[in-house]
Amino acid sequence: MIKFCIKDLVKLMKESETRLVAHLDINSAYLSYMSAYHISKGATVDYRDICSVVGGSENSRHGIVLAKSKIAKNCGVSTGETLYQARKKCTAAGYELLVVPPDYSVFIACSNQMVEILNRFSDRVARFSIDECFVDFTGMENLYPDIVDTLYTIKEAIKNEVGVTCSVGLSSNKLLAKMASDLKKDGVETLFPNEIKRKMWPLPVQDLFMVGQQTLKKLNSMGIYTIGELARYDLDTLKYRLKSQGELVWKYANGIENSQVKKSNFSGMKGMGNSTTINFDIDNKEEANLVIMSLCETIGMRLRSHDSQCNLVSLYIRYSDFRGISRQRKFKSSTDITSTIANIAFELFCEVWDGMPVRHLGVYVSYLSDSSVTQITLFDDKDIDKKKNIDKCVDSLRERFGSKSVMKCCFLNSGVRPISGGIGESDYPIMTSIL
DNA sequence: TCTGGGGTCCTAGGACCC
DNA sequence: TCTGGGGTCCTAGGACCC
Repeated sequence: MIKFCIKDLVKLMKESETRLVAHLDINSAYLSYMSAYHISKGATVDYRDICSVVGGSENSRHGIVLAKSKIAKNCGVSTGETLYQARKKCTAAGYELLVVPPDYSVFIACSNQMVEILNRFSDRVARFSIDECFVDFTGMENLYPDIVDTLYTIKEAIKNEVGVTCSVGLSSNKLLAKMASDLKKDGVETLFPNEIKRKMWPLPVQDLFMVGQQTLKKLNSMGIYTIGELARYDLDTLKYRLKSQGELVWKYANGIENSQVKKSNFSGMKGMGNSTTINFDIDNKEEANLVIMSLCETIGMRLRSHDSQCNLVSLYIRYSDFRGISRQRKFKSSTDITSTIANIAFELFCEVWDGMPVRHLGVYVSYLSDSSVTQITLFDDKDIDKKKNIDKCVDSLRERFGSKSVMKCCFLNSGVRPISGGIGESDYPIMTSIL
């Protein structure tokens, strides 16, 4: 068994040594994006230089920290905590906290700009999230004899054109490149296999990609505190205690990972969802139905814009006490009809709702397939073509006159937005935890 | 004045069939 | 009537990422 693992390891390392992959990560992305944007509009203060965070509106119950400045970080502010807590920490440290509201269209525009710049240097660019990209430079040694120098050039271009700084990592696979970019803020750092022992193994194990809170607890209970300790731990024991996650993090700790830098596109998508924290707690089915419909409007439009249909609808409810439950339903024939998806989601709601106040609702569709082929079953309703035509008509009106041009009349004076969520951008970056 | 939103994958248990 | 095991599909929930 051990023999096999070492053999495997050596083989994988040899394979990976021939590749050259960079990872770019925008420094405090949301804050940098908003700052660059406001400066371009004439603002005189740079949010990055003061005690500030990007965060949602507390009145509409979206009050958490999405990104923080260096000073805010030094006050102890962390991403994901409430603005209330963040403000308290900053006040205690003698600062007044500035809260900048997020603008997702700005984030998307900046992210697209970064991808455009990278495309000038390589034809293999993969957006990993709204602020991270992988670039494959394998086989381009003649074009870029000094790759580190090239990466500094790219950094400079991003700074000049987007107005933000980034950290860059370089290695022979995506995992190591990503770990490398974490090593030096606003710099270019390498982490090749022969540097793992020196640069990565001394780091705390929670710094490893895919080691979250739960995994950290288990690893700590086994006496593992650094990435090096994990790398040298017995694989069979890890597999037994942490199942597949154990094998994954052990491989990562040893720098083993060999996925390709692929352009993320819609065809690879497994599902899509839309969820919202409602401004008020919902205590009746009628209002729940409105929110579900507004969520499904976006999902339906996204499905149709990608000529896709779904075969499973799931509904997620978060109660005001933060309990979460979900129900899902698979059906015989796939659909992209907004009202059909919304009806199923509402049925699920009625089946599972226990009458307690609801804070958050989410709808997620999956088992996606190409909508050019539709399987009709005996039990399909007769109005299928009519419904498809209505959706088509509404889509084209919204495309021409804006998303607010057409809405269902039940939303009038309801206090619920007729379309909820979604960025309305066809090139929406796909975010995932999978390399 | 408490705690966002959008993804992917894994696991365990139950139903059902042979 | 009772018992067993294997395979597949479905479902709910959990873990991770940004």
